[in-house]
Amino acid sequence: MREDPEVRSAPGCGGRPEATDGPALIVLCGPTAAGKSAAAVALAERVDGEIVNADSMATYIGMEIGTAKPTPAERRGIGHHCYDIWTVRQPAAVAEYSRLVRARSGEIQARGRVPILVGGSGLYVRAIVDDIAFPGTDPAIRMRLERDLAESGPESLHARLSAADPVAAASILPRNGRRIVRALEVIELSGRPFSATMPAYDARPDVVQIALDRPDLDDRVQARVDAMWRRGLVDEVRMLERQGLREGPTASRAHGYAQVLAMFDGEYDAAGARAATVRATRRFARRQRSWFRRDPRLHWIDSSTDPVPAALRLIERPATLDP
RNA sequence: GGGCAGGUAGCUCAGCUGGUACGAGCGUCCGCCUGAAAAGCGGAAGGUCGGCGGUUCGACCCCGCCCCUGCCCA
Repeated sequence: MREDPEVRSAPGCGGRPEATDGPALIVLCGPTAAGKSAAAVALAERVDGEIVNADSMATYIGMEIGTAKPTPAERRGIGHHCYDIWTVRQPAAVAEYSRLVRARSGEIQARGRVPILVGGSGLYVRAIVDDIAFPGTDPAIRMRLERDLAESGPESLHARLSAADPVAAASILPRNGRRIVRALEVIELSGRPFSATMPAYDARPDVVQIALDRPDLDDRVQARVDAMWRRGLVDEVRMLERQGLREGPTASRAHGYAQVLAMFDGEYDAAGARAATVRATRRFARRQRSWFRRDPRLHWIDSSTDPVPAALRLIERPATLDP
């Protein structure tokens, strides 16, 4: 579990003596449509920060409208990093993401600025804030296991897992094919049990983690999806389809994109696709909440009103006296 | 005014030729989560089966009246 301190220090404490006593990393997370991106830019302007993406889908080149990726105008000249790192055909990979973000955060810190990690992908945030060593992956093994899964079903693979690694099998439900495959892959790859579990929520004095949420989120989701359609989401999907969106295992499942593709296939009419997108997004927001709620280190701010003042108070808290 | 179809979970609908609603999908709520995480998975709550009366040991399912919705005829 212990990692080499070098790794740990990457996002946390790069080259910032305590002359300024601000945090080495600020996290801005929370459910979708809570207003993270705008707040992040405003915050960056106040604390001399640069923004680092923690949204798994905004990592895709060309997925602009449907991911609500900040436009050049919205970025207001603030540095935005790690946004367009994969093509839609490529699967996303937390481990690679983590390496990239850690490197980029270090650079930002070396420039004397604060990286502000912004996004709603819980695992991605944790991959940066905490030490998580992701075991490797192997496309060939993965493909074979996927085939086995398709042919014999999750229960059968789960039985195999029980034999190879009873502990892992006990913590993975028999019908969760995805996780069973991954466990078997890691075991085969490493020759050791897949004992991976999420790390504890260890204190990070050098990191301030803020979560934004607001009570009218469902309405905002509806409004946001409507706006996306008005701005041309359908055309964006059509264009990405030509670039191989359908072959991308990750990107093709993004909210909005998946539903528009289904519409192209005749499964929905326009209204149906839009309604389905709203449903999927709301459901997602709830899963995000339940993920982030567990982390006791987060400071929650209601973003129905400007969250920046409260955020600044949290960030400047160590400097008790001077305004 | 007459005829037909229908009124069952928040929504859309199954179901029972009378014996405790197996209900399903969607929605809602709660939870899990180590290389696809906007993914993947688990659990829960919700119904006086339109109303009233009748037949019956017993009715959501039979009979009568009424109300509501849609369609058709006038």
